[in-house]
Order: sequence, then C-alpha cells, then structure tokens
Amino acid sequence: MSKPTVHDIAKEAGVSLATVDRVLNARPGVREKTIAKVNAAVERLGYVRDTYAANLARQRQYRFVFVLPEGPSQFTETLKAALKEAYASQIADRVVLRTVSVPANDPHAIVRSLRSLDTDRLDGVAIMAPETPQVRDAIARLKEAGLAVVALATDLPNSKRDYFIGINNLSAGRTAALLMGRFAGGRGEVLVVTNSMRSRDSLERRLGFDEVMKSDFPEMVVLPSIETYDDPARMESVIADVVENRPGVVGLYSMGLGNAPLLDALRDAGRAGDLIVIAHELTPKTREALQQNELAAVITQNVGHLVRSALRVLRAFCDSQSIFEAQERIRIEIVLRENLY
Amino acid sequence: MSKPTVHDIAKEAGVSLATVDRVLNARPGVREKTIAKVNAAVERLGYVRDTYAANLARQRQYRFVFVLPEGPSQFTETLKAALKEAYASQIADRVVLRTVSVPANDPHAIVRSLRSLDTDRLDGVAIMAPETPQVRDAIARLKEAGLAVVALATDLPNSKRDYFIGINNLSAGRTAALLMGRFAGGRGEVLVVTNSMRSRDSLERRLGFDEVMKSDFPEMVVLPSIETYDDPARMESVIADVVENRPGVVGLYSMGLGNAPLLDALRDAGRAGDLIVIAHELTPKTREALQQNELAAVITQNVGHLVRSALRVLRAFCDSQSIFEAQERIRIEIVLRENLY
DNA sequence: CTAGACATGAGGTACGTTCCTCATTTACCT
DNA sequence: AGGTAAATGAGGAACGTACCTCATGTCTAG
Repeated sequence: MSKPTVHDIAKEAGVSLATVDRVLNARPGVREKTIAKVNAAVERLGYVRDTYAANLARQRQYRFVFVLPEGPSQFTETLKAALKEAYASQIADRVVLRTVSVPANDPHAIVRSLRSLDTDRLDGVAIMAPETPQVRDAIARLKEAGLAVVALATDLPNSKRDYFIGINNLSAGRTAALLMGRFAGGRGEVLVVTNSMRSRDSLERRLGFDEVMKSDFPEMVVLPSIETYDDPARMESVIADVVENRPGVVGLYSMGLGNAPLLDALRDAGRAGDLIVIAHELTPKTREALQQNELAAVITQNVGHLVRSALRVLRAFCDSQSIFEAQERIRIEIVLRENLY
Repeated sequence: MSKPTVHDIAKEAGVSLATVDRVLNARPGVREKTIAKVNAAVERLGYVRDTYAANLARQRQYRFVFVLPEGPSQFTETLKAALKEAYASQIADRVVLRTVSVPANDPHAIVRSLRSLDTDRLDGVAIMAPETPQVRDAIARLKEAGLAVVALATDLPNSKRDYFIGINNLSAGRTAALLMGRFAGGRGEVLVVTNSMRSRDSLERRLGFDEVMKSDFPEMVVLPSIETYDDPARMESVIADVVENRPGVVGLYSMGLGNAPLLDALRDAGRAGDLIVIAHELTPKTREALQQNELAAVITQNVGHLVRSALRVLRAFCDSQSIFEAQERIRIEIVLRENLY
C-alpha cells in the first residue's frame, strides 16, 4: 500500500539490493539486461526515490553565492527579501547561501568580487551584473574551477554561464507594445525612456517593442529612446518637453530602472493618469502608482520564482541532472490595478 | 563548520540526547529550567531541524483525495496533469494521492462520492464542486471525522472547509472589465456570456465586471449575461444574433467554461479577431486563439500553483501548522499573445 | 581448461531524527 | 529520613538511501 522502496525493487526484479543501487545511481558494472530488469521493476511498482532519505544519506551540501548589484534599488531589495524567504523554506534544504553586493556600474569591482570567490569552498554562483569582457573572463574562470554558474535576471549570453534565469526581454518588449497599442487604440506617438541603453535588457525590450508596433500598430509613431542616466533632473526635463512640445504623445514606455523619478516628474507636470504609462518591475512605488491610475500596466517577473528557480537550477547543475525547462521558465506577468494581488 | 545536529545541542546544553528530543518535540516531563537550557543551546548554535531526516524518521504519511468534476473539460484536464506533475516532485513527498471524478452537475452524485470516502484511511480532501446544502453537509461530516478540507478553484464559503485555494473571482471580473474598457477605448456595448449563471464563479465575475465598468467606463453598455448551458447550438445562435442585430457590440466577455464552442461560433460568423474577446483559463484552445488574435486576452490562474498550494495547505492543516498566506495566494494572470510563454 | 575480467550478492555502516524502554538520579512531601 | 513521583540519562532500533568491502558466480579469450 505504501510507497515502494529499493528493497521492493530488488525483490520484484529478482536481484540484490546492491545491484538496484548500482542501476539507480548509474554506477558501472551492470549488464544491459540487468539494468532493463531493474528499470522494469521500477516502472511496474511506480518507484520514486525518497529525496529526503537520499539527501540524508548522501550528506550533500550545496554552497552557493549570489552576486547582486548593491545600492538601494527597489528591485534588488525585493530580490534579497525573496532570497531570505526561500532560504527558510524546503527549497533551500542542504543549501548554504551567501550574498555578495557589487557596484553595478563598476565592471572592475565586479570582476574583483568574482575573482575573490574561493572556488574550493563553493559549488555554484548566481550572478546579476551587466556583461563585459572582464566579467566573461571571470565567469570562465569559475567554470574552469568546476562551479555551476547562472545568470540572474540579466543574461550573460556570451559568457560560459550554464543557464539564464529570467524573462525573455524581447517578449517583454513585445508584450509592452501590444498593451500600449491596444490601450491607445492604435494611434498616437509613444515616448520610450530608460535609464541607460547600454544595458542589454533595455536594448532587447526596445527591439521587441518596435517589432510589434510596426507589425500590429503601423499608424503609431515610436520616438527614439531617451536615456536619463539615473538623473531625476534629466527626467524632469524630458517630461516637461513632452508636455510642452509634443501634444501627439499618448503613451510612455519605461523600459529600465528608475520609475520613481519618472512618476514624480509626471505628477509635477500634471500628466499622471493622463498618459498611458507602462513600466517594468512591481515594487512598492509602481504598485502604488497602479492603484492611483498613474501607471496603466506594469510588466514584471515574480522575484520569488526567480530565486527559487535559481536555487533549483544550480542544484541540478551541481548534480549534473537535467532541468525541467517548463518549471524554470519565468513568466512575463502583466499587472493592472485590479490584479495587484 | 557544518550544520549542528541534536547531538551538538545535547553537548552544548550539557544534557542528554533524550532530553533534547523531549524539548524539541514538546514532549512532557522536562523542567522549565532544562527547557530553557536546551533552547539557549539551540539559539547559540543556530540549530535548525533537518526536515529530511525528521520526516524520514517520523514516517509521516499524508493521504489525500482530490475530488474533481468529471467530463472532458480542458480545465479539469490541465488540473489533472498538474496534479500528476506535482506528485512526481518534492512537494508531494510523503503524500499518497488519489483522484475521484464526480459529475459536476449532479449534487447527489457528488454527495454520494464524498460520503463514500473512507475517513479512517484519509488525512485530507481537496474539493472542486459547486456549493449545495448537501455538499455543505458532506463537508461537515468530513471535518467531524478530523480531516483537512480545502475548496479548490471554486470556493465553498458557507461550508466548514478549512481554506479556499483559488483566485478571487470578483477581482478577476474587475480585471476583465479594466482590460475590456481600455481595449475598447471606453465606448461601445459588451456582450457577456457564460455556460451557467448558477455557478458562483460566474456570479462573482459578473459583479466585479459591472463594478469597474460602471466606475471607470460609464459610457460603455454591458448587456445582460447570456447563458449557453454548454450547448454549442445555443452559442451559435447567440453569436449570430450579435452579428445581425447588434452592430454596437465591440466586446465579448466569456466568464465561464466552454470557450471552444464560442471560438468556433465566432469563426463561423466571421467575427473572430474583430470583436474584443476576453475569456478565462489558459488551455490549448485558448492558447491557440490568442496566437491567432481571436482572443484579446485570457485571464487565468496557474494550475501548477493551484495544486501545489493545495498540497501545502492540506499538509499544514494536518500538522496544525500555520499557513504562509502570501505564498498561497493564487495570482490572477493576464495572458496576451506575446506573453504566452 | 583455466586465468582473468566482469557481474552480482551479501552484509555492513552511516546520515539526523524520532520514539521507545529501562535504569538512575533528583526533588519534594510527610 | 524515607518514600514517591518527576526528571533525566543511556542506549538502541527504525526510517530509506548511499556507498563501501569482500566473496562468489559467470562468461570469455587464449
């Protein structure tokens, strides 16, 4: 009645416990025919390995480091909170976690941090950082040392990272465009702002945004991307310019970070709730703006999923197990005023 | 260096292993002073119980039954698939699962099924069924027998169920209205269809839909709900009527089940991709319709979350542990063509 | 036919916890 | 002080799996 164990498999297959163990753990020294017998028994009894017991016996420890951008970004804060939360749950069992903060805009500092990691006392690293040649080299070094490496939230596609955990930013941009186009009724001009176009995320989002705008809303005009370089004053002047000189602008797509200054500037200009504003990442600020109808929609990813997925994937790579892709795909979530949860 | 064990605690507190065990598991027969000593040691060493080992030793088994509506509903099918998937993962550890199908529209058959459950060999039940007085009574009986009972997807608010796992349908309706209003530009008539208004879900969605329509889009006209009683022919005639006699209709909100016949009828009438159609539940059919631009949006809940959450909550109630509400809240997801994942 | 390689069996220990029994110590009451 | 109840200690078995050693069985090449 209860779950079958390895002993049951041994009996069912007519072999010894040792052989069952050899087959289940892919150890050498078993004939094809015997392997088939054991697998058949597994199949027949519906055996599933008791991970509790297995991990206990294996005495496995996973030592991971999360390298995250420092500074008071709302996104990073929620990420750290999610990490703490995941650590307290069963997903982090047998995981020893450490977080390292690095200045996001200083490639050398990032590299220094990555190089200072003690690869002997580590099994995996999750990195959220912009891609530079130096970062690529540092990752190559980590991989050579045999660590599992995943890119978190921001991809590092040309590095040797094992996996990317995050949303497809092209799709995110396409989703934003579809919403913008439909909300605007397919007419008018759209302003696109970001803190920096040097970030891969912004580039990809812009690309996707343009694709859908062109194909689905050919009558709309998308203005060139404006960079604010995290400067609130610059943001103010951009918005002021729109108010005064651009009466045709009906929508605003904020691709990058820095939604707080944007919302402030809109309020100051008296255009909050009037323009169709679509932004990224659900934070306390954007949440409030949704409630106030100052944001039409927020496109976001579930940060809890992000870190849980990172942990699962790192573990899988450490054990050179395969990954259940469907479970690790991070969804592009659309949040409106009414589904703020 | 590695995690402290009960043995370390015993040494640190200067007591025996047996006493540590008594304290950790709140067994009687330990002086207050000794309890304090042990707890101090736990604190000092940062001991956390190894749940793997604990569950292994405890030999805990959770015997759950899922009572689901039978019949070839796409939603039920995906639910069952998700259940199977969850069963194979760590979330279902030490869980013995069984599924029971009941005819959704036969309250007596549902009650018969619920009554036939052997409460002695069961720890918890998840039920997806419309609420009737008889169902309420049957649930009361299950509770009296000491089982954990959760309502799945459809709430049973007046029964003695311990918890409801699913989305807030009022919010779902409100979300649909917000999308519909913004997509339609705040003008035009909206047709609302469902297979049956006898379902609480449809009632609540309609309520939420009307609320937002009235407050945010006062110029739009929402027509009375039309019931199709799962009859494709009736669906055809409803759509045909709109095409011929209702030129003012710009949008269609499908609140309930039966999206396949709806989409067929729209295609037949040549109105697919022309009307703004919003429906519920992501299934292969609605997924395809999104891709074809025949559906403007789908409002859905993640079925994987639904069952995982149900399993977690049932376990928590069995162990009379508290529930981490934030984790169990099922999100109202908005799916467009571009974030179909 | 036999050496040697390979396949399999038998049995043990370990992981961290739970839960049990039985013996011993301690504290308290009269 | 003696008796009794409560508190504590000591030790062991079990959970399901991993991993180890050593013995034995089986096949194949020369």
